[in-house]
Amino acid sequence: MPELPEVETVVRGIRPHLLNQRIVSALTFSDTVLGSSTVGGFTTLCGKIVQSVTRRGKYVVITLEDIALLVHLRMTGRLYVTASYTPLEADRWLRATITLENGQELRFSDSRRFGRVYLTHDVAIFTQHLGAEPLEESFTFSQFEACLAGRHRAIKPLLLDQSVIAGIGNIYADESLHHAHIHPLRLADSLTTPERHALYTWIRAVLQQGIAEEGASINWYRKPDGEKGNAQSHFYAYGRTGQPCKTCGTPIEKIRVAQRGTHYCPHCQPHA
DNA sequence: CCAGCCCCCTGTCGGC
DNA sequence: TGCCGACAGGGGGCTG
Repeated sequence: MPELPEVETVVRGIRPHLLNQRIVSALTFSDTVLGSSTVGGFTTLCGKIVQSVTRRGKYVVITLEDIALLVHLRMTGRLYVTASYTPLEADRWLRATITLENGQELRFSDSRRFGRVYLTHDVAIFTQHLGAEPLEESFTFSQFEACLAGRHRAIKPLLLDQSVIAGIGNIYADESLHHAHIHPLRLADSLTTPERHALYTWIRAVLQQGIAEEGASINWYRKPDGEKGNAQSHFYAYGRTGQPCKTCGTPIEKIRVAQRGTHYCPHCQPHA
């Protein structure tokens, strides 16, 4: 559920609380929360100062002096900052906590336990399996075309493949395909130039609007301040099964594509 | 290379 | 009302 816009909103929300702060304590409350490629123990973070808080794909990247903490929220993960005197029992899904010198704490909560925290000495190597950042200036139309070229594969699973483009999940894949009028099962290498251009434009547009609306709160996602995002109020396809297409009135249909619920308009997105 | 399936895990919801 | 199965979907792993 947390995709690029949600993760970006989390990063912007926690960044001002963390920058230049020294970590005085770091604890995990579950032996599965630490990712497998993690180096050293979580307490390695103690004494280090936060230098930057950024995002790469769906990862939150917190860089310290000689180590970085990466967090993947997966489905139900949440990151928020609270006073360290807030009882740990106040959060029944608390998985990890990092105490700062100023008495604030960064807490990681995750009801479904899919989320992970990772420590690495080299963020570039850790994230080398990730594809392009779709909102970067360097992600040009020709680079997008290169992502599709020769890929004899349905377009939606390709958009969900983090090694091709990093940050798109089920929601924004359905939304961008709907706006671009492309059926989710169309083969990537069969898209016409106008279709490729529309998809490129709409991927960036729906992600940017998602950030502007501070993410989509379908069920679990909350901003670090606990409030809901508003991106869901602008959806044309995702979660609108049976409701009229906002463009043509045809009921939105739901199918399964690559084991994912997939929403589309059979009139606006014909399967050529 | 790619599709399909399983697994991880738990809260929520619809049907009976 | 209460129980049960289906569903939600990001990512890794495996098979064919």
